[in-house]
Amino acid sequence: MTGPEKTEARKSKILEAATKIFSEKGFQDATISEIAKAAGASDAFVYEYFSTKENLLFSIPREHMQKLFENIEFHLKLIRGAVNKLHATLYMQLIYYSEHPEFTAVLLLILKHNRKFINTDAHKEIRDYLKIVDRCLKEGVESGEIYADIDPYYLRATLIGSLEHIVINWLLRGKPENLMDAFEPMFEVCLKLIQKKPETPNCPLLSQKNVEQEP
Amino acid sequence: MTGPEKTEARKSKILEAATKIFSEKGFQDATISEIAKAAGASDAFVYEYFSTKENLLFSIPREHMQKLFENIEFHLKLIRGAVNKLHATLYMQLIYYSEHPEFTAVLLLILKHNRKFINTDAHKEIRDYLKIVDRCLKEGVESGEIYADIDPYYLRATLIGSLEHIVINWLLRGKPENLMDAFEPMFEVCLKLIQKKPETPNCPLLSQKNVEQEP
DNA sequence: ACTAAATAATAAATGTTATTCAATTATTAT
DNA sequence: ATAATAATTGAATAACATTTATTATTTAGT
Repeated sequence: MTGPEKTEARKSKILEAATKIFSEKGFQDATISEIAKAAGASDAFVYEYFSTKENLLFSIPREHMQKLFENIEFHLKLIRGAVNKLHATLYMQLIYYSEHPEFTAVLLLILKHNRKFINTDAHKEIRDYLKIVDRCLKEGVESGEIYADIDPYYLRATLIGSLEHIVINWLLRGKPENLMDAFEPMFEVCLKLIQKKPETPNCPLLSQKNVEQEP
Repeated sequence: MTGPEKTEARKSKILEAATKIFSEKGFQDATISEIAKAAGASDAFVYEYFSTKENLLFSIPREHMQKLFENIEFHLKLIRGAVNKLHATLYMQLIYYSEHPEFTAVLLLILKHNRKFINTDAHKEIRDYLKIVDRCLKEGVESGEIYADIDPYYLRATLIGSLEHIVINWLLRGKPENLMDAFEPMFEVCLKLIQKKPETPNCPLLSQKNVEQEP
């Protein structure tokens, strides 16, 4: 392994060690010494690549999100229908989470609620992912597959909010069962929410708001 | 103000200062000195009431959650119908969040994703609140108001997940609009999700699963 | 192959901040 | 008023992120 390659490998190794230790102990209780040791480097060497402990934390998602993003974009080209695309997108997201639980813990338990991180370049990849969901919803509304009478912002909030809530609970409970078991029931709930019933001319209640709610 | 009263008042003052400063800077960047100064006390005095900085953080929600819990329990006695009760419960939660944005930031941005906090006594009050939601859902399923064919866990995950997602986004975007503006559209989405359509004997599609999804 | 420059790597030094402790002031009870 | 107790704090300690100065290693020119 030559110079720059070795360097890249070492950098990756630090990022991996950081992911593992941050996910286990949280940002607070993880120390640079511990991470450096796990990566086989000295404390000071960590600072060659990452200006601060926080910058090290913020550097974790980039590569993951890019990989997930590209993977989803590739598969979506092969899928017809907005609801099917949405299904595939959320499924791939959940698969990725379930296969990378340490990264997921860092992302959902530490980063996603961090104001500083949100205003970082590194957060761009996460917004790119959300744009895919928005695109699917838009396509579905235009094609008539998905309800048009709800602000798409609330649709997306419900989809992403439910999914992340379930993943976060899974993480906090110590990942007892296979995360993928939750996917179909959850997506079924979401379908109820977003998907128009097929046209039924003799049954007008189906295609309009029809439920009165006493005040 | 006599001894023990003064003490309680000072303790509250520290908690308030901590809430404010934690919500502004995050746990990381807030210092005990800063909190002590804001509360008009010395650094060492903070440790009279709170054993560690983390314990101070964990002590913030108790009183808030108790107040919210009692308030909801009181009002629910006056309301008939599971969906109405759910509406009122989520509404009161959102009102509380919107009226106590600093506490809400501490709760939703710092505490809710903290493994140590989850295993703390202080977290009990939060579980009590969730039990109210569960009770409403159960009542609704039993009375036929709410779909019985979905695991209630996913219903609750969707309700709470959506609501918190919206509140977290509101916090992270700097609380630009009135949070309550989001409530009715959000609850409408949730109703689509949970509420059975009224019985329509001549329209069997309404009361059963009827949507085929191509594979 | 040899050396100068550049780069990689680290040990030790520094500064900040949570936490503890010993000392001081205020309050209460007798 | 005085002893006893509680409240309060300034100063000491320790852990840890970050910097600096120094040493080892690689690279490129001859």
